[in-house]
Amino acid sequence: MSFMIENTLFCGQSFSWRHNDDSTFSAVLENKIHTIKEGQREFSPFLNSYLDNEYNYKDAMIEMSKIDPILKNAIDECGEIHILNQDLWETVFGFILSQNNNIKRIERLYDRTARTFGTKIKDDYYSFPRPSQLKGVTEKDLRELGVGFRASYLLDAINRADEILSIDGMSDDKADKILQDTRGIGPKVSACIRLFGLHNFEVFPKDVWVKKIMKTWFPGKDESYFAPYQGLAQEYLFLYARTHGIEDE
DNA sequence: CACCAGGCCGTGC
DNA sequence: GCACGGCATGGT
Repeated sequence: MSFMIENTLFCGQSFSWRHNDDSTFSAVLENKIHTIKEGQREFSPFLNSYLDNEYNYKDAMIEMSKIDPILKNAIDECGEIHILNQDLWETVFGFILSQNNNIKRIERLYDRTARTFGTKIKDDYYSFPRPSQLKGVTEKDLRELGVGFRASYLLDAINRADEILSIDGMSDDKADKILQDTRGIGPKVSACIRLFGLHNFEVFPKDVWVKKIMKTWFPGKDESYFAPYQGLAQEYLFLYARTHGIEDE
């Protein structure tokens, strides 16, 4: 089973990628435009690291398939999906935007943030702004992007950016505490940041979908059932449920 | 018109 | 500690 790039880039862990007309995918990462397509095997050193190609996902899929038959179904259907190595700051901002929101609108707000405060790379490709580029931004500026009540949360994250970015390398507990000290970051957003921004694989974000999944498909169980692959399991179940529905068997 | 979206905050008990 | 309503915006 080969690496499924589209499933990996568009399963809700990243808001940076767009579909192009020629069925390739593009994103601005580290001030450069990156374009890849399904089936591609050779990548730049940066993308190899970003796509987490060194980790043995095939073994993880085999081990996870032994844990539970429903999880095995999800893996068989979704194929090999990776947990990206994303920039921590971009993950923080993206998942603050995510609360009580839908993925289409999160992507649009994320893109609008880059166009408004980021650096133009070429044509309509903009890098996502670093915290230093957001210094001096007001709550009103943020509201004009359309982020709504999340504006004050984003402002707090911008003001605390140095401390937030210092969580890289800390224990998961300490990272969680510092993150949840930020306004607008609760248990779920913190979990997403630790899984997708810090690559802590044993974190299991519980959004409305995953809560429903656990209740209907895994009654009486919690995330420890999927150990030590909680994070990956969560991605599979999330993607599977969203493409497939939850109510059917 | 309602209700929902990768939730969190403040209040009240 | 848990339950509840409010919150900006856009889609169905």
